[in-house]
Amino acid sequence: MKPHQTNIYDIAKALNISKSTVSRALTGHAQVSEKTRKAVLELAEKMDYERNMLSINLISRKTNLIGVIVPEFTTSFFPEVVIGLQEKARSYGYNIIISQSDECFATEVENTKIMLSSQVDGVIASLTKDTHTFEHFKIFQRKGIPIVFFNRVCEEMMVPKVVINDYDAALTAVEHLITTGKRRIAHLAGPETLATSKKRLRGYLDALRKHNIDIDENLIIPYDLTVGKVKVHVKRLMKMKQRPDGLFVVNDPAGIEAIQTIKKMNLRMPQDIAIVGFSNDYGSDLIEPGLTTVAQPKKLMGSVAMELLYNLIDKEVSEWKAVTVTLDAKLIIRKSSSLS
Amino acid sequence: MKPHQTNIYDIAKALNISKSTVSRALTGHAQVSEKTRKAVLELAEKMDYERNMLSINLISRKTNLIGVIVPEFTTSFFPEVVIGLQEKARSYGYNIIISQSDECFATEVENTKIMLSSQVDGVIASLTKDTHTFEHFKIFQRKGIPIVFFNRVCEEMMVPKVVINDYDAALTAVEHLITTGKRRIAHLAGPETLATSKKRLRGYLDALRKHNIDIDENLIIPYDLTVGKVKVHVKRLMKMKQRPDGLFVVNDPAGIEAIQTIKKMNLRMPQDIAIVGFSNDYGSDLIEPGLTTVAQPKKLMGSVAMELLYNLIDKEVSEWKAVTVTLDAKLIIRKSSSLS
DNA sequence: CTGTTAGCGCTTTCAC
DNA sequence: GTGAAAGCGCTAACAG
Repeated sequence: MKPHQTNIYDIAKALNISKSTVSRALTGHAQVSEKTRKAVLELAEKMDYERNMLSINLISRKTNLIGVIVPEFTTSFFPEVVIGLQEKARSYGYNIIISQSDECFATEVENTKIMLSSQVDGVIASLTKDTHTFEHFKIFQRKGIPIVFFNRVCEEMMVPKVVINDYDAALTAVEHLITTGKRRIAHLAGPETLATSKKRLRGYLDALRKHNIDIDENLIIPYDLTVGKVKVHVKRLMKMKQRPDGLFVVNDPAGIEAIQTIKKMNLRMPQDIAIVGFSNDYGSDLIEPGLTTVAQPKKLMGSVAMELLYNLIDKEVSEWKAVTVTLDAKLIIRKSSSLS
Repeated sequence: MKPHQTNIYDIAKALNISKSTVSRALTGHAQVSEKTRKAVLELAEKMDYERNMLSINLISRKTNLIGVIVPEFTTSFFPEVVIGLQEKARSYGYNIIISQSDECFATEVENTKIMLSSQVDGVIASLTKDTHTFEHFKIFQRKGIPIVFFNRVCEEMMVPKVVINDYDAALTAVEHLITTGKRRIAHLAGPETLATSKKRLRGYLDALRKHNIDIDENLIIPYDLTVGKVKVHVKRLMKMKQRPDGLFVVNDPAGIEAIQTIKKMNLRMPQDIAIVGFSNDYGSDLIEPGLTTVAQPKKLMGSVAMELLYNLIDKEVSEWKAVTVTLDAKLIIRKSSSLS
């Protein structure tokens, strides 16, 4: 039970002045006598006075709070984006309130409700793999609360987005495998609900087509991002009569798991099978062989998202523009795909 | 610029009733006619009405918000603790607002101010390595806002804390090295500002004493947690005339870096030098050789901290008890210290 | 330079 | 069962 917290009225009483004057002194208003100001400031300090932002926000209809909704916190991707996000937010004078949805749609919906009732001034979000409807996000638009998506974006909403060039990066990654002589290239494909997954799949397909390699549906494995299942998928792949000689995996945690599985099977990388992951997560350069992967500018992604959001706050809804910023990802070649 | 948000008065006007009635209908008060309630609920839905928690919190002097202050987000330790924290908080009906101090004292102080003015109902914190005064935390106590520390705790404050048995774990870790025949064991020691570092150092020293091994001050290297500096420290150690045959490192990121450095020097682990880290971070089992380390129950640490905090909220300050919960850490032996 | 008044959106007596 | 009024802590006209 919080005891009574000092408020401006307490200070006013003690000093025998009105609370307006106290308020003015505290907020640094010009027209306050030096004497009064000093007295107020001193007493405030002594009484541990701290402004109650609830009332101020209530008046100003502004909280300087940005809601951040991420699907998970277990890979290094989202924490790193958050670092960039928070840094930029701080520079704008905004604080962030983070919630992670644990890849669960219902939790995501609940989190948006909380953001809404907390009166956030804006929202930055990345979808869970299960998100299939977007009513809970559209409500922000209707209420004139700006929203920006990053990485896992909502395709059907006209709002600013920050993504990386998943398609190009995937195409480059698979071409890299082809260049090293691989011809039977498998793909662990992410959930179809995620645009990133779909784009990476398209990049994979187009790389094969471009090099006149037949597409074998059996080599495209749907993977729901549950790391534990990678082992089974990889083993099955490697036990095919015509086993693949290359494997493009939708993200790094899975890539790392794949490497471990293949090592246990006593197959050589990249000779027997070459692996390419996606995201350059922490760990991809620790494992042996190092995982060839696609590096994403994570912190930058966060700060760009915050920038886009900032440009919408305080603007009329009619002026909002739905830009999509595409950041460049870069292939990092390591031993899992290349001997040299 | 947020446009007008629907409030209870809008609903009242539209229905030609008073806002008190709307409030009662919305909050599920008993004495409202079924007819009115239904009308209110329906209109609220249609008008995208969302309760403004600012005003409610202002009245109730309660926000259901827990402030979480962590020093960093770059290792996997804190994000994992946060997962446990948030899970438990949610089960209690609390939301969390996270801020990371980036290992910077000034940022930490600033963050506490934000928590204070955001009227959080409680605080869960872990100190930066630079935190040397605690006035910014003591103010919460004075204001009757409960605070719980975890991992990097404030020794001089009488508040609940969640720690792991750093001393025992360190002692066990170093004894493990001794058992495998190592006698010149070096230690990369964390900042003295952190109790965890000090306890791990004491564990290291006592393990040596216990086994009658002379303590060589030259083998105790002060390390400020800047990963980039590990390489230099390790190289210097390994170039001593009498080089160490064991190395106990204060945390895993440094342990991983040490392994990489030693590999580049073409020395064998554990034969030439055995390494033990601390924390079982992501990556410690990916690197080769795997890093022997001390596993901490991270998620549990978060949920216990939240539990302790919850037990203080709504209690009179006089009833607060300053328990310290010590969780058990466990040595995980991998190839960096053991051949078998 | 300072006090008075109204009001942010909501809940909660107290009447009727 | 419903309305009127007060008030949470603060700021911002408007007077004086």
